[in-house]
Amino acid sequence: MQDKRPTEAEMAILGVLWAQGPNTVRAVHGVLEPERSIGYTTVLKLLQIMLDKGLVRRDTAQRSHVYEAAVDRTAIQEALVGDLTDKAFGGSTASLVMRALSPERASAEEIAEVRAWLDGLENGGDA
Amino acid sequence: MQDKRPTEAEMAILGVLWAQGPNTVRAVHGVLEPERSIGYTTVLKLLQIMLDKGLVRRDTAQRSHVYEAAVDRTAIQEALVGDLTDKAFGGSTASLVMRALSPERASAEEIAEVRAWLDGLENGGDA
DNA sequence: AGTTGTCAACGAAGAGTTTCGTACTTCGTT
DNA sequence: AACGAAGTACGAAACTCTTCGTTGACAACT
Repeated sequence: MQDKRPTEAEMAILGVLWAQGPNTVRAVHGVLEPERSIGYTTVLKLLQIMLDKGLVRRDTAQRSHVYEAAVDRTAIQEALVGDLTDKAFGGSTASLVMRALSPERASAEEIAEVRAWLDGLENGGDA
Repeated sequence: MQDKRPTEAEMAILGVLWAQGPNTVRAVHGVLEPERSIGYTTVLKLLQIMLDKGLVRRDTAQRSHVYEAAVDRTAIQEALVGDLTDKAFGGSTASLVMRALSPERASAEEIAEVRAWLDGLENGGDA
């Protein structure tokens, strides 16, 4: 099973799979190598470990196995944000958000985006 | 020097030092032990490592050394949030914030708090 | 002076992460 | 059939993080 909370390298791979959908090892490596200079077998090994942990699934029908993310992006993001909230912000989500949105870190556009989203929340009411 | 980004155990200790000010090893251990059941020498060792990394300072005038945080809480929080933004949200602060504030994670009070803070930002204008 | 308690220092073990090299397999080309 | 390219599997090394046991110093008390 998977205990949530992918490591840093695992997140990089999940990022590719979430963005591009199912991919072969070679394709994932192709995306990661330029920005991270990582070996092909390293990516392969990581994917095998992630398979073990249940973070990815794979289709071995072809010689080149095709991997796809087996965890929900939103769920992982929530777990990671929750973690950081507890570890560094005493459990206060509001503190974390204010720190994230401090004008040194966030652009005016991003702040406006959040603002608009909050307005939508109020009206829509959510599910 | 320090390369920013304390580990999990280090953050727990920094949390104590930030909240309570300078403290002896025994005092830090006293706070942490109940919630984390950690040995005294473990805390000591951690503090020594953190001293090496420049995360804390210490006063050795007395037999019981007194440690204090040597890094700014806000700066660390920003570094950690920035990290998570890059690793899990494709660099989009707005995405992170929306995930953090999703009504499943954040209370209505926290959302209201952020909203009020955003209103203040708009008027105050900031630097 | 001897005993007991408190403390810092050190070393080392165990777990988890990341990284590849090497070996073996499979397929297509010659 | 032999060769080379492309793949997977495996094992192990190097790191980091966390944890604690042990040792030796110092102090306080009797």
